[in-house]
Amino acid sequence: MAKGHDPVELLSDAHRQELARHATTHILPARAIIYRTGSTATSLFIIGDGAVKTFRDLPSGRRRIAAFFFARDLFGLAEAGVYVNTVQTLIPSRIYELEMSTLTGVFQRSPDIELQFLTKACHVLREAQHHNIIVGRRDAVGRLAMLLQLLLKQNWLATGRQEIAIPMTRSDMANYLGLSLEAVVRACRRLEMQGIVEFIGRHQGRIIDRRRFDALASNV
Amino acid sequence: MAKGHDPVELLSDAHRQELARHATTHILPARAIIYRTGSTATSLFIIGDGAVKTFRDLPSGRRRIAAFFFARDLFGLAEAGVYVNTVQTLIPSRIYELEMSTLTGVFQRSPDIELQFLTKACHVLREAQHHNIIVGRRDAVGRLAMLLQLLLKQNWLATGRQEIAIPMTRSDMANYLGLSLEAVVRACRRLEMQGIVEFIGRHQGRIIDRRRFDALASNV
DNA sequence: CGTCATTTTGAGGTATTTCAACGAAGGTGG
DNA sequence: CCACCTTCGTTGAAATACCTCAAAATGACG
Repeated sequence: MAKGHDPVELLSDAHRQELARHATTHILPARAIIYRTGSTATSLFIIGDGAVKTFRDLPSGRRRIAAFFFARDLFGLAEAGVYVNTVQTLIPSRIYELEMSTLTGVFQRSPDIELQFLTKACHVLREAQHHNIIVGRRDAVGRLAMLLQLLLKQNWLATGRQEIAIPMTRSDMANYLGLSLEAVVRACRRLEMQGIVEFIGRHQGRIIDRRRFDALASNV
Repeated sequence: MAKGHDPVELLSDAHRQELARHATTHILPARAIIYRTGSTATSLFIIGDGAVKTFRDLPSGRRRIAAFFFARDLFGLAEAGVYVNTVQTLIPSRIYELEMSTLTGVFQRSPDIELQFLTKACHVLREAQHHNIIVGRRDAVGRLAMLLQLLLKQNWLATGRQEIAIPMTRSDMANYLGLSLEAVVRACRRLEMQGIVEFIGRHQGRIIDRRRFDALASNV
C-alpha cells in the first residue's frame, strides 16, 4: 500500500496566526493562473480552500501535470529564483500568499516555523515520489485507481468515504497519469463495467466494490 | 531543455565546518545498505564522495528507484518519523551522518543553515519532478538519453565532458526509468547503432554525436 | 438556445513487455 | 591462482496494451 499520504497539518494554530498577519488572501475563480513558468519566484502560497494543478508544457506540445494540490497544501517552493511550473486553479479557491521577503524575517525570529516548512517540503517530495510510482505502472486502470484513491483522501471528511469528488477534467487526469485522454476514458469505462466504481457525471465518482478497488490500487 | 539541474552547492564553507563538527563519517564499500524502508528516521546524510540509490520494493516484486544521489547530495529527509525508501551505495562512498537531535540544535542557533537545507530539499523535489518527466516519455531511447544526460552532469569536471560514468547496473537503470531490463539494453544498442553514444564496457559511455544526443534528450 | 470545448467510441499501428535461452562477468572458496 | 557459481547482461520472437487518427455525442457557457 502507498503510505505517507495522511493529511498533514502544515502549521500549529499559533504559527498559523503568526503567518496570517503577513499573508495576502486571494479569492480566485476556476481556471485562474496564479503564476507561470519562468516568472520570478517572490512568494509561497498556501491553499485555504479549493484545488490547483501545477504543470509544465513540454516542447513537444504535451503537458505534464506535476501535482494536484488541495486545502492546506503549500506550493511555490519547488523553485530557485524562478518558478518552474505554472499553477492554475481547478475550482474557485482561496489562496494565501506569503512573500519571501517577509517570510525570511519570520524564519529568523522563529526557526521552528521554518522547520514546519521543511517538513512540509518533505511531504510534497513524498507526493512526487508517489506520483512516480503511479506513472511507473503499465496498466491504465491501475493508474486511474491510484489517482482516484488520492482524490478519495481529500474528501474523506467532506463527503462520504465512498464518494469521490473529481475537480479536474479527463484531460487533466491524463496529463497527470501520463496517459492519453482516450486511455483515461476507457479506464473509467472498465472500472464501471467491472462494477468497481460508478461515475455520476464527469466530476463525481462512487466506490461500489471497495475490496477490489483497494486491490487494484495496491497492486503496484 | 530540462533546466534546474545545475550542480548546487549545498552549504557555504563556513556552514560546512559548523556541520562537520557534528557529523559522523562513514566509509562504505559498494552495495552497503545505509538504511531500510520502515526503520525509524534518526539522521540526515550528505554524500562526500560516491553514489547511492534510493528505492522501494513494491508488493508486485518490482523495484522502483526513486533517485540516484551523488557527491554533495543530501538524503534522508523524504520521510516523517520513518524512512520510506531504502538507500544503498552503488560504489564505495564516504557518507556524513547528521543526527536529527543535534541538527535541531544547529537550526536553532543559525536559521540560515536551516534555510540551506530547505533550499536543498526544493532541489531534491525538482529532481523528482524531472524524474516524472523522464518516466512520462513513451520512447525508451529518449528516456535513456535523459538518464545519461543526468549522469553526464555528474562527471562534468571529473572526466571529459563527453565521458559518461555509469556507476549502476542495467537493472538499476531499468528500475529508475520504468522500463524492463531488456528495453534498456535495446535502447543502448540503438544509441550505438545510430552513432550517438558509444559504450565501453557496461559502466562507461561516450557521446559521439552531441547534437543528436541533446536533441533526443530534449525531445520530450 | 446556439456555439464550442470536452468527452466518448471505434479501428489500426507500434512500441514495449513478457518469456525463454544463452553468454558474460564478478565474487568466493578451494 | 584457478575453478566454480551466482548474478547480470544479451538476443530473439510473440503478445499485450496503449497511442494515434477520425468522427460523433455530450455537456458547458454565454
